[in-house]
Amino acid sequence: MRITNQREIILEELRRLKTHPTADELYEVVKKRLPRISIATVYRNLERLSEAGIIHKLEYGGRQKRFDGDVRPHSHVFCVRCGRISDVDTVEGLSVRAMVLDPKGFEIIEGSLQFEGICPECQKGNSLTTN
Amino acid sequence: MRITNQREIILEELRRLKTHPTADELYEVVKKRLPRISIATVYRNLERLSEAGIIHKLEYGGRQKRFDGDVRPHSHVFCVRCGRISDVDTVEGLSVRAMVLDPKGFEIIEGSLQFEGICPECQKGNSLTTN
DNA sequence: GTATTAAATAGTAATCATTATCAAAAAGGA
DNA sequence: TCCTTTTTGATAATGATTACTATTTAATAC
Ligand SMILES: [Mn+2]
Ligand SMILES: [Mn+2]
Ligand SMILES: [Zn+2]
Ligand SMILES: [Zn+2]
Repeated sequence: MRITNQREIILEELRRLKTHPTADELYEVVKKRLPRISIATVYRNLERLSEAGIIHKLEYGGRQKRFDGDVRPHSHVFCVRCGRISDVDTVEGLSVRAMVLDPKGFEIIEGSLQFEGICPECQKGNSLTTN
Repeated sequence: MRITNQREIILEELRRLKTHPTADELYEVVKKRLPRISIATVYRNLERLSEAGIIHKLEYGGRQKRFDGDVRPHSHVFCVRCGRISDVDTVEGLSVRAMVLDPKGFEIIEGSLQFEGICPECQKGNSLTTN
């Protein structure tokens, strides 16, 4: 995978943000540094980078995908009101894989804890988007 | 919520299927009993029923939503190749909620274990759909 | 049983996030 | 510099879901 200016800045900005942005949220941020970049380039690179395991694609909540520049194993909580995602600190050293009794023939690649809740913003009643 | 014929049969067929069908998969099944039903009715009722907590909406994998007539707490594994979802048996009596150290201000509604893997069909190389 | 009215349906159009396409530009050698 | 491959920007196409609306149905009152 070539190192293009666009790719580098997309990755840099994603890693800087701790918000798990959607493609278009990240596009708005990247556009400040690369005003001529195309939204398609953002989508394309997020896809390429996640295939390569350099970033993570988060597919909770059914509408827009979100992205995470932090690929270390960790858990997320998803806001059912607005779709925001936050990291959640969980007890150390738990093996989710080891909790499986019967994988029903699936070859399990990975396991994680997942949470749903209401984010601080939405608790205040600022449910701007409906996911 | 009124009990209409369509609503009743949609729920009945969803509960019968153990496959966590998509809206259109369920539509094909329901159509055998109600040949004049509209796909919009299936979508509408799946939405209503899941809002009411009578069924569960599963939003893994970023593409089509899947639905589960079994609302008892249990874990799922999602096939990264084809999108199929299966129940997974996990160790009894684990409180996922209790594993949270810092919810980062979120009011947590529920937690679950989630797995990704390759389903038996896709292991045989029959990856019909690409999720 | 018939009338009333609120809710649900069928059929279809609209939405919108994402993916595909393709000519032009850039990267990375030879 | 020249050549080949990859990437980009712009835009069209896709596809799952949601919105719309005239018509029908369910539930209730009479
Ligand atoms: Mn994260
Ligand atoms: Mn299930
Ligand atoms: Zn929120
Ligand atoms: Zn599969």
